[in-house]
Amino acid sequence: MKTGIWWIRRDLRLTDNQALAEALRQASTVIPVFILDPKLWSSDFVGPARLAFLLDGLRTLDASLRERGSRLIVRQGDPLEVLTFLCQETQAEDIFAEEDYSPYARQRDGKIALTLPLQLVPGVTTFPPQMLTKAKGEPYTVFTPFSRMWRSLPALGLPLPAPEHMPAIPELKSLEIPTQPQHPTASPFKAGEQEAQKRLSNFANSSIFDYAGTRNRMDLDGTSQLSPYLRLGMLSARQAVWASREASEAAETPKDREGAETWLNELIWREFYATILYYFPSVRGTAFKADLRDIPWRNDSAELAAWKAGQTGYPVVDAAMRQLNATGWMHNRARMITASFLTKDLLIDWREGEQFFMQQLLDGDPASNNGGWQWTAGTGTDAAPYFRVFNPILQGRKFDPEGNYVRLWVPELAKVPTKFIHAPWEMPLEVQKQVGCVVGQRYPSPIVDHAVARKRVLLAFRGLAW
DNA sequence: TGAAATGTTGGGGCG
DNA sequence: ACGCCCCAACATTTC
Repeated sequence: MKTGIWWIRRDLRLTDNQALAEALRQASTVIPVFILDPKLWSSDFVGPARLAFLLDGLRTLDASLRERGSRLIVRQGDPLEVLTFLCQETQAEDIFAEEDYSPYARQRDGKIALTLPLQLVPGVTTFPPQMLTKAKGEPYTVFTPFSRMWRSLPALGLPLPAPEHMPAIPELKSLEIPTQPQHPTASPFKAGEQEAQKRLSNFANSSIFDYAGTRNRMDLDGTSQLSPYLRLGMLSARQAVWASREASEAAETPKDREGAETWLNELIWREFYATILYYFPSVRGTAFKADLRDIPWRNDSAELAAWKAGQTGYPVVDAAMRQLNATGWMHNRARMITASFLTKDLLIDWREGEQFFMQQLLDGDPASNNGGWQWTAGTGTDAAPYFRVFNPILQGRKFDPEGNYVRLWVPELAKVPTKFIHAPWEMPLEVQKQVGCVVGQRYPSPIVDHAVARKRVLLAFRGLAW
């Protein structure tokens, strides 16, 4: 009669949970434990939105466990201390957890494994980073060959079903899951595994087939919006990959198939960045490209504040930042546009953007977020070249053609004619008055002139890059 | 998963 | 009819 601890970190689910399955295989009593680690959940990289999403997720998980005869034990503190105490308290002989590859997690788990019986099981990614290398164990640093290798790997195992029953657990103290003050705007993301599964099957049965054509349209719901669930493991990477495979097989037209394959490609980007962070943990603080470590950032604090608040005077940028602040999520195309604007137009260090996104995003993941920021800044692996500067006006016209995305998130521009929606300062003054939006009063004038800013950033990068 | 600058081509207006 | 110019449309180069 062995007792084991199922230590839950970013795997808030009962389906396809390899750590839970391993615990149930080896132990007759399995105690589900979540530890609120202040180093993670009270840090500068987490804001109230993701914390609230986590706490809601814990509540949902606890409810699912109770339906199966168990419950969730929540404790707070340093994981090593908490687990040491718990092992003594419960006589647990093993701790089972899903391996997390972020630098902090690896250091934490390494230390714990020195004194406690910690068994790590894969699951954050479909394949562990050690499998995702070149023949000689060298990591890939370019996406395309990485994805080719990824697609050539042996078939993934099938996702595991949730256990029908969980063993009862002994009387144990558990922290009452704190209630976060309500997030300012009702977040469209309901926490929990059930919601994630519902969204996944909806997506994989219909809009995945239009994904290739609509995924960049900020005014449409063309993306899966599953990232928050993947972030906390309310959905496993393997479940997502299987859904894309099944959709690809069910595809009736080349277009449908392309949609499913394009979405799978995005999942492979996630694995790529997880692997990059595993092999190059220094990217969390430093440019991957050594020759781009001395960019003369301007770091103007007023401009940074305007960017954060969605008050730059560029409608697409402002819509995106306000969407982020209100919902904890931002459309992927908008992430690229806002990141390009911060790093290129404002010449503000990508680390400022990385940190703000980590604070605000429900899906804020150290690997993907860092990868995305370094990609845009041009400092990362397989990154966009430094001279690739997004034009926020053209991007708006292309990917929000009617301006509906702007109108939704920047209501003061709601009545601006489509012709001017992405460059409202070009409206004749009479029109500005007519639509109740005088630029410089109700809505800010652009804080930089894009054409001027573009020349400035090219000058700043020149000489640094090759 | 860019955009601007520069180059080329060809149709049409016009003397 | 012919040559010249203009410029839109597209292609290529450059950042």
